[in-house]
Amino acid sequence: MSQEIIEATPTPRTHWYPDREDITIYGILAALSDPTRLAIVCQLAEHEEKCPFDFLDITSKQNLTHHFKVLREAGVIMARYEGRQKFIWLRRDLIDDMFPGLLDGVLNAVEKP
Amino acid sequence: MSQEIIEATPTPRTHWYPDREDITIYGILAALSDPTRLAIVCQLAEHEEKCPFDFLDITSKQNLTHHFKVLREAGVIMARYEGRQKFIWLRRDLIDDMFPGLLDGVLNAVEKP
DNA sequence: TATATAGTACAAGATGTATTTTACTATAGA
DNA sequence: TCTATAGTAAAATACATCTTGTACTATATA
Repeated sequence: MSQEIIEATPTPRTHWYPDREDITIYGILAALSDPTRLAIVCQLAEHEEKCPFDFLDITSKQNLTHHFKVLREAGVIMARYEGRQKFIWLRRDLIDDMFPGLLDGVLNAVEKP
Repeated sequence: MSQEIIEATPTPRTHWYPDREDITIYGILAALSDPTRLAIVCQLAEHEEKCPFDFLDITSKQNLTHHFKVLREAGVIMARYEGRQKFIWLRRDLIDDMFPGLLDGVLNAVEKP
């Protein structure tokens, strides 16, 4: 029986996102309650899109991967890939639609440096 | 040597509260990110004062004690004792002063039943 | 004084989280 | 094709959290 040779094509990087009904205010508040993640969200609120690279002054890249996952699964951010880089942005429309005033309430309350 | 008889007087129930500089937005968001606690806070926002007894439909009294402790140590609530009962209220002034718009932002975003 | 009641304290168990370490994948460019 | 780079995956550690069970304290009232 001959062995089939398969040309290994790289799997595209994709992400899983929560269904709308699985996004809760509890999950969002929990996601925002960590200093590292709230810092990320504050920056995202001012910059449209950012790369993980931009946050390396905050923590390690492995830890960033973890925190991006928490934010993504809570419904707070989305991401896309472009070449080697990843671009992340806030799901402002969704959050404002589901929980009006929440994001602005939190962002305004954060002490500006 | 004669044994001294001491009349045991009950110790008054008191609570410890965080210093103002130890109250953080992270702690408050974490405190609000639990369904049981957010339900408690929503009720407190509408009722000036409430007793633990009023929340027994939500969870057990031991668990209430735990959640009140989390809320208190985060700077979200205060409590006083009157007879056998305890009265709890929201630290609205403090929170609004330290994190303007935060509490209203969260409370407005919560789905009303 | 005895009893019931509102609430507390503590420990156990199960689960979740933040971080680091190590090793890996996918892409770009020489 | 080789190498460097941006980011991922998984495991391990350490620690925090939510809940329940059991036993307790403080107060009110009969």
